[in-house]
Amino acid sequence: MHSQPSDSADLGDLFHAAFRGLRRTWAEQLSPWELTPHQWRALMTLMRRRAASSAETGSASAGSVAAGEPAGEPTGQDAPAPGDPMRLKDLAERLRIAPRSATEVVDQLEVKGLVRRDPDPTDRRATLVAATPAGQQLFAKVSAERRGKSSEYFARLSADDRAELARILGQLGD
Amino acid sequence: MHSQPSDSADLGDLFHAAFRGLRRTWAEQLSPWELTPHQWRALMTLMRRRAASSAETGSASAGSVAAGEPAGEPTGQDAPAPGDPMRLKDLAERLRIAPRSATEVVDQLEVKGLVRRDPDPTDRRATLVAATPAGQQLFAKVSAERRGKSSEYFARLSADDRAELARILGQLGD
DNA sequence: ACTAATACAGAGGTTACCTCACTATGTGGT
DNA sequence: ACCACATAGTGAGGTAACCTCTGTATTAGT
Repeated sequence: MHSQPSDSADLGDLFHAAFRGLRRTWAEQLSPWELTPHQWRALMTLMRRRAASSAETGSASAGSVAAGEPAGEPTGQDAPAPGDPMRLKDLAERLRIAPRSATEVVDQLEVKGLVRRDPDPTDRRATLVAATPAGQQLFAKVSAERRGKSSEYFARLSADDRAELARILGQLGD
Repeated sequence: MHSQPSDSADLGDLFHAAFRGLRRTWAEQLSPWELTPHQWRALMTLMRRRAASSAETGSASAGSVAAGEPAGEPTGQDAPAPGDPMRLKDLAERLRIAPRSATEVVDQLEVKGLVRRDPDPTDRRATLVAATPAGQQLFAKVSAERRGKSSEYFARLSADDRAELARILGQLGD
C-alpha cells in the first residue's frame, strides 16, 4: 500500500520460500522415476532442443507423446530436432551451468542409460550427448504424467498470474 | 540481433534462472563481509524479530517458578523487539529449515562472533540466540550499504512489477 | 513416578553447483 | 611446416545449503 522501500528483504524471502517449494514439489514428483530435478532438467533440455528460433513449451504437445519412437537414429539432418545430439558445452550453456557441471549430470544420466555420449565426427575434442530410446521414453512418460496430473506447483496460480510471473521473471532473467 | 531472453523456458526454468541470479547477486554483495546469503538471512531474521507472536511454548505463564533466579536482571520484557533473543527452534521455523540446519548456521555466526547462545532460563533444554553488538553493527552496516547501492537485483524491475511479484510469490508461498 | 514429548547437537549424507589443472585436439599466423 | 594459442571435456577437490537418524538432557502429562 504505502511506499515499499524495504522491499527486497521481503521479496527475497518470498522468492526463497517459493523456490524451495518448487524444488521440493519437483523432487517429489520425480522420485518415482529416481530422477533429481537437475537430471530432469537436463533430459528435458536435450529433448527440447531446437534452433535459435522461438520455441514455446506448448509446442511440445504437438509431438506424439505416447509413441515410443524407437531408436532415434539421427540421419544427419540439418535442422536440429528434438532428441538430436547436443554438445556438452551447449547443454551447459542451456542449463546455465559450468561445463564441468554438465559433465556431471550427463554422467548420471548415462549411468541410468538415459543418454549416450558419442564423439563428434566433425570435432574430435567434442562429445555429443543424445537421449537414448530409454531416455526418450522416460521423457515422454514423465511429461505425460505431469501434464495429466496438473500438479504443477504453479497450478495454484491463475493463468493470468502465471503469465505475469513469466513476464517478470523474464526481465530478471540472468 | 534479436535479443531473445525468453528462450524456450517454462515457468520452472525461468524461476530457476532467476533464483540463481538472485543468489549469485547476494553472494557477491555479501562477500566483502564474508557472509553467505544463508548467514545473512539468519542474522536478519534475528534482528527483525518482532511481534508476529508465534504463540509457542505456552508462554510459560504457569506461575510455578523456582525462585532460584537471581533477580535484578531486566530480562523480563514482554514485547519482542528487534535484537531480542530467539529460540533456535523458532529461528528454524522462521527460516523454514529443519532445526538441525538452524544449529548449523548459528554455529557459523557464533564463530564469527555475530551471535551468542545463552541458555533459556525458563527451559533448560532450550537455547536462546541473540545478535551480539558486533552482529548488530554488521547488520546495520550491511543494511545501509545495500540500501545505498541500489544494486538490488530486483531494482531492474519497476515498482509495480515488484509488487506484482510479491503478490504472486505470496500465493505460492509454501 | 514413569512415560512421552521436546530442544538441541553429533554423525554422516545429498544435491547442485564451483574452480583449477590437465589432455587432446583444432585454428591461425608466420 | 611449425608454433602459439584457444577450445572441449574431465579428474580432483571444494563449498553452500540443506537433510535424516540418533543420542542426551530436560520438561510435561497422567
